Amino acid sequence: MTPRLKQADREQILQSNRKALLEAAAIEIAHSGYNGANINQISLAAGFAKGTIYNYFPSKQALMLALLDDFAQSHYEKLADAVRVVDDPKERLLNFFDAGFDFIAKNIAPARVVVNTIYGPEEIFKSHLYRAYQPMFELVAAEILVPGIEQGCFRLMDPVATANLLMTMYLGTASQVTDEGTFFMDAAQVIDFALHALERKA
Amino acid sequence: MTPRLKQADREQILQSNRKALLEAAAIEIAHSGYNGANINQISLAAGFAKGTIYNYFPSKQALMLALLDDFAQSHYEKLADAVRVVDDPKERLLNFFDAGFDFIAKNIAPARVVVNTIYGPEEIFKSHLYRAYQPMFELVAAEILVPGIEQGCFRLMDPVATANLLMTMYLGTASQVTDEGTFFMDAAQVIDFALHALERKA
Amino acid sequence: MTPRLKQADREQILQSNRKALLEAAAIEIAHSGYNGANINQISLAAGFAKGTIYNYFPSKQALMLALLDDFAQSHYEKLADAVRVVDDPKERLLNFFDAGFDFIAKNIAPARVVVNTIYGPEEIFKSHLYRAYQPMFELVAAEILVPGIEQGCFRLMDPVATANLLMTMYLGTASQVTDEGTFFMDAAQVIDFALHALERKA
Amino acid sequence: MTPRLKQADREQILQSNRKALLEAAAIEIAHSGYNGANINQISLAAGFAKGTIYNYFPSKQALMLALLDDFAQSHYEKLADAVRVVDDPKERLLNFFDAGFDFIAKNIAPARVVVNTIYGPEEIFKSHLYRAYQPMFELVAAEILVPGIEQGCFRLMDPVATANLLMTMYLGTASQVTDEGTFFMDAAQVIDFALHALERKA
DNA sequence: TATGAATGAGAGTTCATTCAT
DNA sequence: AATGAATGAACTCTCATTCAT
Repeated sequence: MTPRLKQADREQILQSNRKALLEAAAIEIAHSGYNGANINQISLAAGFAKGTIYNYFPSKQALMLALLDDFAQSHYEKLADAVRVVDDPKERLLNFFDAGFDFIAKNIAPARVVVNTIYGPEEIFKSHLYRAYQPMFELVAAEILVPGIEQGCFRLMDPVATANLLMTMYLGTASQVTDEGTFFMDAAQVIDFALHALERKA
Repeated sequence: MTPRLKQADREQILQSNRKALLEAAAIEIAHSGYNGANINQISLAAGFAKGTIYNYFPSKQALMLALLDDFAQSHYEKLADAVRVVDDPKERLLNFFDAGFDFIAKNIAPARVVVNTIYGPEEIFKSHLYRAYQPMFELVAAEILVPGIEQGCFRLMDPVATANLLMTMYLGTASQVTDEGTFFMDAAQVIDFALHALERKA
Repeated sequence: MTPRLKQADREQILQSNRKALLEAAAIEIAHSGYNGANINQISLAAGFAKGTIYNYFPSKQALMLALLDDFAQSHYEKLADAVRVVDDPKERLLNFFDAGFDFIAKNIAPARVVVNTIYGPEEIFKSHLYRAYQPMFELVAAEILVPGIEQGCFRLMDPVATANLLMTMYLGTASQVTDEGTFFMDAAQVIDFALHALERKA
Repeated sequence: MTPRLKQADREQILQSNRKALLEAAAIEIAHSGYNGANINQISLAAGFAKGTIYNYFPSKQALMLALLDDFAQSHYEKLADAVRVVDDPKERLLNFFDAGFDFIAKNIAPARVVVNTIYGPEEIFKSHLYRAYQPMFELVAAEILVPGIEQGCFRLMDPVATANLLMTMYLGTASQVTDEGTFFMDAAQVIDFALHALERKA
C-alpha cells in the first residue's frame, strides 16, 4: 500500500527543486545583493510560482543561510580533496589555489554571494560564514602551513595569521572574475606571490 | 546690500552640513549596506529633517557616489603623502601599510563602505570605485614596486598584478576591524608577509 | 464482495474524523477568530494533513457554518432538556441558566466562537447564527416567559423583547469565562438579577 | 521668522487628518473586523494614498488601539456627563441608557468595533478595552448603584457584579443596531427591565 | 480517502522621492 | 535652504484552495 519507490521519487524531486531554488537564489543575490534580491523573482526564475519558495525555506534569511552553508561545504570538500591528493606542502598550496580558482570559475554566482557576504555589512551572515569556513582555514593552517614549516620548506611564521592572509588573497583575487569565468589574475600569479612569501631564504 | 562675508559664512555652513550628512551616511551605510540604509534616517542622524538631504544630494545614489569619491580622495592623499616621505621602496611599502591601517582605524565607517562596495554586487558603484582608486593602484605600482625592482631590492615581477595583490591584501586585512578600531591582523604582520613575497632571494 | 459492516465502520470513522476536525476548528477559531484562523493548521491539529479537511468541508466558510450549526443544535438540546425537566417557570429559568453555564464551561472553545460570531462583523455568520438560535429564543419566550406570565409568577411584559434581554445576559455573562472554565459571574448571580427583573411586585 | 499661526494651522490639519483616518478605520473595521480590514483601503477611504496612514499610526495594531481609546474616552465623557446632570439614582440609570443608546446611534461604526472587540478573540485588544472602560464600570457602580442602595431606592446587591450585568445589557442590546441607527430594542425596554431588577420589593 | 506541494491573490509595511510651505 | 507630510511602487510573507499522486 505504501509506494516506497514513489516516496523516494518524491524525495528526489524535492531535493532537485531545492537545488534549483538555491541556484536561482545565488544568481539573483550575486547580481543584486541580499537586500536587493527579490525572493519572489527567485522563485519565478527557478520555474515556480512566487509563493512556492516558502515551501522550501521559511524566510529570505533562511534561504540565504542555506545557500551559504551549502556552498561552503562543497567548497571545502573540493579544496580538501585537491589538497590531500599530494603530500608536499608546496604542491598542496598549489593545488589549493588551482582547485579553488577552478571551483569558483565553475560556481561564479554562489562564490560571489560568499565574497559579498564576507566583506558585507550583515553581521549575522558574516559570523555564519566565518563558522562555515572555519574548516577551510584549518585546512590551510594545519595541512599546508604547519607541515611546510615542520619540513623546512616554509619559513617560520604564525600559521593562523598566515592562513588568514592566504585566504584573504584567495577570496580577494578569486572574486575578481567576470560573468564568463575569466579571472583578472590567474591562479599561477597568486601562487607565485604566495610561494615567495612563504619560502625560506637561501 | 549683498554681504560678502555672510556669503562666505553661508558657503562654510553648507560645506559643514554636507560633511555632516556624509558622515552620517557612512555610519548608516556601513551598518546596513547601501540597500538597507535609510536616507531619511541619515538626514535625521545628521541633525536635519528628512527632506533636507535632497538639498545636498539629488538622490541616494548620488549621495553614495559622493561618499565613495570623498573617501577615496582623502584615502589616496593620506597614503601618497606617507609613501613620499621616504625614498627607499621597502620603507615606502612599510609606510603604505602603516599609514593605511592608521587611516582606516580612524575612518572605520567610510572604509567599511568602500570595502563592502568593492566586494559588493552593485556594478555602478564598483566601477566608480575602481576608477577612484586608480591613483592608489598606480601609487603602489609606479612609486613603490617599479623603483624597488629597478633598484634591485624587489625581485622581478609584473608591477600591475603585484600592485593588485598588495591592494587585495591591504583592503582584505584592513577590513577585518572591530567597531573600536582593533584589527584582527596588524600592519606589521601584513608588511612582513608582503616583504618576503617581494624580496629577492639571497 | 462489498462488506457491509466495513461500510458502516467507514461511516463511523468519517463521522469521528469530522468531529475531530470541528473540535480542532473550534479551538483554533476561538483563539484567533475566523479570519485569523488557519485552515491548514486546523487540519494538522486534528491529526490530518493539510488538504484533508477539504474532504470533509468544501471551504473554510462551510467549516465555520458547520461548526456553528453543530454547536447551536447541541446547545439547544441541552438547554431544552434541562428546562423541560421541571414545570414551574421560575425553576425553568433557573435550570436554563444553570445548564447553560455548565454547558458552556464544558464547551468553551465552540461557545467562544459562537459569542465572537454573534457580536462579530461577519453578516453571513451572524444571520446564520440568529437562525440557528431561533429555537432557543423561542424556548425562553414560549416555554419560560409566556407560562410564567400566564401563571402569574412573572409580571406582564413583552416575551420576545424579554427573551432577547435574557439571551443577551446569558451569552454576555457566559462569555466571560477563562480558559479553565471559571466564570467572572456565576449563574446564581445572573439568575438572581433576572428573577428580580421578571417577578411581580408584591 | 517662525510662522506661529501657520504652525497652528498645520497642527489643526494633522489632527483633522488623524480623525478622518480613525473614522475610516472605524467603518472598515466595523464592516470586516480587525483581521479582515485592509489598512491600505482605510487610508484610501480617508482620501489619502495607501502609505499615508503610516505617517499617523505606526502599525495596524496601533491604529486599532488609538481607535478604541478615542472612542472609549468620548463614550465615557458623554455618559458621565449625562449621568451627573441629575441626582436621583433611578434617573441617573435612565440617563445612562438614554444617552448611551443615543451616543451609539450617532457613532455606530466605532461602537460596533468596541463591541466586536469586547466579545472578540484578540486578548490584547480586549484587555486594553477593559482598562479603557474601567471608568464607565466605576461610574455605574459608584455613582448609580451605590447611592441607589444607600438611599434605599435599589435593593441590596453587589454593586460590582451588578454593574457588570448592566454593562452587559447595555452593550449587548446597543450592539443590535442597524446601519441606519435603528435599535432592535430601545432604551426604554432595557431601562424597564433594569429598574425592575434593581428596585426593592414593596 | 489522504496527502502535501504548488499556486497566486492579497496582506502589512518600508522608504526614496516630491513639493507646498 | 529647511521642513516633513504625502506618495505609491515594491517588498516579504501568509494562506485558502487545488490537484496529481
